[in-house]
Amino acid sequence: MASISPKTLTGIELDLDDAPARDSELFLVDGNNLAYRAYFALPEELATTEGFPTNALLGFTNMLFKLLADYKPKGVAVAWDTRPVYRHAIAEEGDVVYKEGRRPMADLLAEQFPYFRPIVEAFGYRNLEFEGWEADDVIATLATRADEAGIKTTVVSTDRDAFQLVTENVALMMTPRGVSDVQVYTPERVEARYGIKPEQIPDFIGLKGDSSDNIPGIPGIGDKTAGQLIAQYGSVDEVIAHAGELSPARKKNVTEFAAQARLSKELATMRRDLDIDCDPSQLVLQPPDRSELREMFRRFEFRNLLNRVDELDEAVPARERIIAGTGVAWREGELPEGLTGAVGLAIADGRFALARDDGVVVGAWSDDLVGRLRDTEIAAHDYKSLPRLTQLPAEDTMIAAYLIEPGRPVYELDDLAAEYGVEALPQPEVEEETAALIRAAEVPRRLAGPLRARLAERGSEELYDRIELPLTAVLAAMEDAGIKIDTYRMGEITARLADRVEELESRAFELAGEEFMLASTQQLARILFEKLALTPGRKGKTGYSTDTRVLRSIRHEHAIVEVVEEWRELTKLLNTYLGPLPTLLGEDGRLHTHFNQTVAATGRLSTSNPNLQAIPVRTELGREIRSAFVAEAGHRLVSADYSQVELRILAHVSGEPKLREAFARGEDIHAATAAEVLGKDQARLTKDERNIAKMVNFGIIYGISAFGLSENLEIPREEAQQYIDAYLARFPMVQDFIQRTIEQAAQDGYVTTLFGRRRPVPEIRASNRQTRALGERLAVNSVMQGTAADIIKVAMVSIHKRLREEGRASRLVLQVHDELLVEAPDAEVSTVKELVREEMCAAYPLDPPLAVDVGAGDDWNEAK
DNA sequence: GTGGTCACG
DNA sequence: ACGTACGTGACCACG
Repeated sequence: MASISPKTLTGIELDLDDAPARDSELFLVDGNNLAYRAYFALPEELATTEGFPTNALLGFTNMLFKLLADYKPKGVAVAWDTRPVYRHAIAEEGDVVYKEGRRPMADLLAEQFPYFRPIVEAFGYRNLEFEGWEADDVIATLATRADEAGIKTTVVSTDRDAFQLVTENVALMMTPRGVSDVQVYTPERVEARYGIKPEQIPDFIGLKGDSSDNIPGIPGIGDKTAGQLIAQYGSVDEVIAHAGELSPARKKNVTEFAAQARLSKELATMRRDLDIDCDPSQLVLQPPDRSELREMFRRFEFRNLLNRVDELDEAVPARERIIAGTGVAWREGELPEGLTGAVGLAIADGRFALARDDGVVVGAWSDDLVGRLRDTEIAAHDYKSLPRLTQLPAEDTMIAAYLIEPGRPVYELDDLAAEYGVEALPQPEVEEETAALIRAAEVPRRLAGPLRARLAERGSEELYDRIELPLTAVLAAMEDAGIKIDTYRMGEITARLADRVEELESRAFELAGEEFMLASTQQLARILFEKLALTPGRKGKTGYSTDTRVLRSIRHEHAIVEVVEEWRELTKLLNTYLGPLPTLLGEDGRLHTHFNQTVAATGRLSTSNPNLQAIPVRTELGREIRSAFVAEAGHRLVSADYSQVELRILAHVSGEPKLREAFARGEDIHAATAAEVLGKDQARLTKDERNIAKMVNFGIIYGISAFGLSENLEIPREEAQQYIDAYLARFPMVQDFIQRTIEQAAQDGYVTTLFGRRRPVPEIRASNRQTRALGERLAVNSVMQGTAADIIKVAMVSIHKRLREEGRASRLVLQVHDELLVEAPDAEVSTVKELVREEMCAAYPLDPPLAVDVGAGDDWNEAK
């Protein structure tokens, strides 16, 4: 539905602000039109955690919300077509042509269609349906009646027919881009844009036609000519009558297609006289109970809207909200002695709030109160952020919410409370800080049950109770332990690198013939590809890429390239690690990284401030930095890492015997893969051949694509495809597994790990091919990456437990996805090495079995 | 705030 | 005719 740019007609930008809509008492919305508009304006991946698509519902709801919040009308009515929603499929067959319908309704929209009307009702708006009539005719009739009754009205539609409804009393609101910004037309604005009056719109369309409505018009007459002709002669009939005054070619067309033009005008004329029983002045909003709307927003996970429901009260005051159990009784007091049973707990700014059935107690917190909580089951939001307690959390609503919806950016307690309808308002009211503390204790107490119920429904309750909750305490202990840094060694390296970086900078400026910002990719690209005319590689959004691969490929062309490469490596290490690390040390001289348990959608942990999971290891210099991570005097670091854990998981879940046997024989898996695929003896493989197999193996884990493999191996895509085909032919059960996983994910909208961790993959149902392909890769990868994450978490919990039970001083200090680092007193090193290996291998009875490499040393580098 | 780059698995 | 390997966090320049 290409709209005409105002510029092309008038040469000036029309101001189509929404002021004319502001005094409207009534809004008449074309429901089908808005639903379609919303569907095509928003990405199809928008879906609930259950995988139910919501893009059209969200766009539609946003518009309805905006109408009420921004314009505060007395009434809103949404008109619907009464033909079956699948009529578009019929239209394809050709004998009947309906509005809008050129293709069948997309499946994802059809799924959402039953919910538009209930949403309208939840707002307190009216749905209008009159058997046998389409929405636009209903709207035309009601707009006409409203006009006659002097009711200020705004029609909401993107259908250009609707321009003819515009009068002094009736404005037209259009949504040219998506559904967010609006343009509002008055008679003057219609005239300014088209040069004609609203009532001449049918004549205008009669001449020019409207392809989106299957109205033919007259060939060769477009927007501009139609506007001029109607402005000059007034109507289709008058244009035909004066055809003789037109240019010969135009005259011929107008004469020849006169009948078609008259018919087109009729098609474009809305029916304004339907015999329907509806008085616009009766379409008044009733003061609604907003709980229905909240329920709807929760159901479709419209979090932003949910948080903004109160804004609607400014337009139409809601009936007083009486939600059972909302008010929370509370008092100031001491932390009770001899506490037992379940409590909600929050601690902040030196104060605690403790929530029980009989209300909340707020008081001053000090660490010596820990003992009083000893026998209680604690429900908290982000237990790890509390001062250290002695027991495991019984409930952690942040973790539970993460397991239900792992893709979410943050897990704000207030958001969850609103979504699950367990909002807690302290009675009587208090200042916000205290109220927040009370909510932070009471909401987890109330929220834990519903969250747990959902986890149980999904088969994720064991994951929660047996792995994630105990892990919370393990991670807390690891954060407290921290890792020792050899600051002298760090300082040495820093000084050396800083000198070298200065040298490299001068050298680079010399070779470039000018000074520039080496860190600016734009400036560097200008120097390399314009000034020095080196061979440019790939292009990004802002210009030529200067990444590692591009630099490597032009290394031989100019001496400056190697200088830049070394400068990049050094400044990266300097800026990211060597510089900031000393400032991040705790009072104990150790580095206490933060372990994030609710960030990675696959179930992995992440670390931050600093990100110890990205400490260098692949270059000599990186390993040097790693060697500054040391054990306390009299201790050693024990490093244990899973060997090829993701490929072993692949072998297990696919059941592929060739992979399982290769692992069982203890073979080098990349070499074994190469030998199998190439039909060669392992001993006779070249390095390249093994490397190709290694990259193919990575590719399988990532959800392989010929393009990705070809990029990585820097080979043609056809060749990459051949490797993939050969691999899948040799490992047919892997191929089956990939296919099964994708089909299951498309059906369910999510994938599940061996331990019941669920990841929604709404992308897999997108109609966009690229998005869908991404969904397929996510589905396959998440099974393996997620299961690997589950396994090492199990191992962490059991290692921590055993170290405690056996009374050892050794402690876990770091996790790096497939590696664990333990700091052990010298006397415990050999025992702990075996203990760690045992627990890591026993975490899950995989077939092939899990394998672990263990080492010990004075520093991290040596331990590996 | 975004994109480019690069550290890790 | 397109643009893609999976998952993170951190830094820098730039608008």
